[in-house]
Amino acid sequence: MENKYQGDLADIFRGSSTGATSGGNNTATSGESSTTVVPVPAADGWQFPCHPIIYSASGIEEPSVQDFGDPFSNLRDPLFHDLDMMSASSTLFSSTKDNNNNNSSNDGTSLFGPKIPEMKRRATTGNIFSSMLQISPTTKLAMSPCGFPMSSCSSPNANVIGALVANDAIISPNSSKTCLVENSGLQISSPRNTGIKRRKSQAKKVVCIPAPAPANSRQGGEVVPSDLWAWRKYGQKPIKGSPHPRGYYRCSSSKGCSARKQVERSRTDPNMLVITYTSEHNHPWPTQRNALAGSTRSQPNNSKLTGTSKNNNIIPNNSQSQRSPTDTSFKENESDINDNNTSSISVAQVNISTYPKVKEEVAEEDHHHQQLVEMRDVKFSKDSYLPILPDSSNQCHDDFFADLVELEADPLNLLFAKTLSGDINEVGQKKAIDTFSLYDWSGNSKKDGNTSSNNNKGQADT
DNA sequence: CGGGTTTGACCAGCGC
DNA sequence: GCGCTGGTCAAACCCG
Repeated sequence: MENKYQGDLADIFRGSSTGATSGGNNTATSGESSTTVVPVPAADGWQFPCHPIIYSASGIEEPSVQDFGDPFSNLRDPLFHDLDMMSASSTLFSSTKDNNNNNSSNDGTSLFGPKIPEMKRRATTGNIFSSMLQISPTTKLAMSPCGFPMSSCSSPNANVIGALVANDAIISPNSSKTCLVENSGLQISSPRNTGIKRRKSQAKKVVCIPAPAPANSRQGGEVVPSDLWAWRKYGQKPIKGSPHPRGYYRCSSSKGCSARKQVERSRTDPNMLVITYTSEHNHPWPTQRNALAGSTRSQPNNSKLTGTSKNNNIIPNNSQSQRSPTDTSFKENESDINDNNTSSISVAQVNISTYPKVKEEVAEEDHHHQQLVEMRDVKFSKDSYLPILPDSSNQCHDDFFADLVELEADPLNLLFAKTLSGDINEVGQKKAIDTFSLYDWSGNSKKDGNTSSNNNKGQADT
């Protein structure tokens, strides 16, 4: 079966990219690089906003087998398509007038390069988005006025959202400005890899997301949002200059998989998690996370982790009535929702100023190619952050997801199938809810509904 | 028992 | 060349 989704955060962000924040987007692009801020709920309850959906300039992309090994592969085509959204509302485009752009009046600062006109050409919405950014591994950072490294801020007046730096990635949910940042010499470890020097150029993708409240995280660690891969923690180190240790994870879905990720809290904003993906998965998505090796460990202290456990799923208050009784993926979480209704964080309560920024950093051996990778056309309603799929999506995935139907036990498949094949208007919200449940913050790659055992394990040295 | 996490040690890249 | 730093290993331990 073909599948293009890698299941990592990037995919999730790609799929969820929208946002809707009514407020307009917050995307900054400079030349070949860009950063995008994705609106999400507040840190305490943030969940991956929606399902992984691949869009391309021509609509939804067909997954391809070869993409299994390239988590970033599907970041390319959607570039212009996705930029449509952000151009509509982004003030960053102001300098590049476009026919369709009618709300990009701002301070006149534009961070976008020559591609913007094309990007804006199809601007039709004012919603939000996520994006990936390919960043040069050697580009030096400059410090932005807000204290963050920035090399791409074309102007101090750049209308961006605030930034927060962790590893070179910048996002700032709270700041009023965001600065484009390029990576200052990515150093990716490829340990004991005879062919590739450690900390040398290697594909790297940095995802910044709101983190659960520090109080909810395990000591010295992070409450890592689970994605569709199974990750095994293999190390943790304190990082100089950061009060928060960095956790090292590798993919445990497949023995030979070299995919890794690093998770740490931002040193500048503990409410943000910086997840750095390196290497690639060399295998398809696990059909069942539950079946993943070692992914079933439960979290004994789940009940204590009000804000970060599985109950931390963001369920819009008004969404439950919209769920379908036949929605199995919902049912899996229904009890939790009921039991924790009062503690569930309503999207409406979410501080929409909290945005994750997603960057993709790709280091190339001989040249540094920076480009905005993509933004998604999935839109969130202003009030609920629930995805509103573009019309083109309504008709495209029956075939693609037909194969998934066979995997009945896979809630993910159910989720996707339901999400992309049905009447979005009618079930869009409940599907989004299911997705929230799927990307369990506390799961840390654990089985759905479970939370990381780290939460009840203290860390002696941190 | 098989999978996870924890944590000290080891190793290599990088800057001086 | 040396020291610092970051990334990984691997033994010990935990958990279901």
